Amino acid sequence: MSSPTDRTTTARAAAKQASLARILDAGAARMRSEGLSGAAIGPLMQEAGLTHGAFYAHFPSKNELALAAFSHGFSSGRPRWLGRIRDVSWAARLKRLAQRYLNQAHRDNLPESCGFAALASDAARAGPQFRERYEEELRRTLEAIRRPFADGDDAATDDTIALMALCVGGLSLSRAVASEALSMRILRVCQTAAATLADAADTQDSTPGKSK
Amino acid sequence: MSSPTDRTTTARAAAKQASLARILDAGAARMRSEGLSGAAIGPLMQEAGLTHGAFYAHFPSKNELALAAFSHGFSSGRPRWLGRIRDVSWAARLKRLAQRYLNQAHRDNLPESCGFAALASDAARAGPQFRERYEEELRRTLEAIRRPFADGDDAATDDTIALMALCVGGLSLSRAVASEALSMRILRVCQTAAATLADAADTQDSTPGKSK
DNA sequence: CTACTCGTATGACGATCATCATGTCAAATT
DNA sequence: AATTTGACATGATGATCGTCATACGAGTAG
Repeated sequence: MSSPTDRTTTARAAAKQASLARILDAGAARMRSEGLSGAAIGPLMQEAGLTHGAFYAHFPSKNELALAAFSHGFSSGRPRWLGRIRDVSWAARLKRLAQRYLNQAHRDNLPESCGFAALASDAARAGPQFRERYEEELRRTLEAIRRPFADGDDAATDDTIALMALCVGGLSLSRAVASEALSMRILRVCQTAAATLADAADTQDSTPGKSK
Repeated sequence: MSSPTDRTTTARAAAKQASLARILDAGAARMRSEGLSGAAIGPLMQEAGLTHGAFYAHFPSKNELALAAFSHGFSSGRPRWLGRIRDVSWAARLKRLAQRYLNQAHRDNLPESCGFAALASDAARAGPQFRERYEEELRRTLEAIRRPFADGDDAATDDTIALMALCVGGLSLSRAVASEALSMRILRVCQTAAATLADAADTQDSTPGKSK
């Protein structure tokens, strides 16, 4: 380590960073579509344009990749999901997020979909390290949804938790089912339920100042 | 193949049936706690008191076991979950089911827990065969919840779908998270949300109107 | 120009897996 | 009593996996 500042200036460091980015992209996508242990290092590195041996120049173990790729998926996906805030009320924001989440396009795009839903069962079976990372990203998402509308409001956080549970469960069920008809029905019904929860949250909110 | 009727009367057939039952029990439990492909045949058969080779006297492949064990888990678990009907109203029934589902005991008992939640991510990645089985069991559960209260009612089925999505999502999130505090909060919040949905369903069933 | 650094490629290791061929022995049939 | 059946055990096969030792080669520093 000659100088810590030129890490991004040298050609070699830039090449390694590009490789790392490809590994993270491939890892995040494959783990969401094939599971934490279902995504193997060999095919993953091949997708990244490298061979399996090069993996250990970037991560000491597969578990470390799982942690990094999971967070990487949210770092790149969260801004796309939340978008710029232009909703007029708290209830409207919750409804809009449910619409963005519970639809056919998101359901069918497993590699780029929400990691909370795609890796929920895997996280339940994973070690405490991964679950801590899962919780960290979940808390960040809850904050990102709630903060612009109700900073530090516990009731609004509860609203968001319920909405996310409904969305994660609805998306998971719609994916687990075989027939297109039932799958679409699940998505539609959960959207309606999300609207019901959002309206109920609006009337119950102890701090109604920010909404409307 | 002398007589097809005495298959259950002979000592050998009874022994095989007992072995099959142990394999199904072990398979259903291990697949819920370790995943569809995470549960290996070797350890599974050892838990059933047999060796790995004996497996193929009962199932032609591991996939066939997955189908049978998944259904087996519901055949033995559904009566325990639904219990005898003694609720006075549709909303009360939905709330009671949410209470039975969204609690610490169910969360921590992964091997005997609800297969919909434990295998949701796995089903999304599985082939159409397993997803068809998943859908079949889901439809049976929806029917078993709804039928005693609203036979053939589409609105009641929608209520049940939304409740199950909320329950599956809430339980999955509570398992995927590291800290006990957040996990319990998720369960509590989702119980409250389930009650909100149940009340909204009650007012919607008898009197049309409100929001959609 | 020389020596060193280090990301990557190659190949191998042991472990684990699903699957199957073969042997064995008790129960069932004749 | 003799024969057949079939559930189960044993062991092997080939595939796949994570991990690592080693070697190469381009970039960097002196």
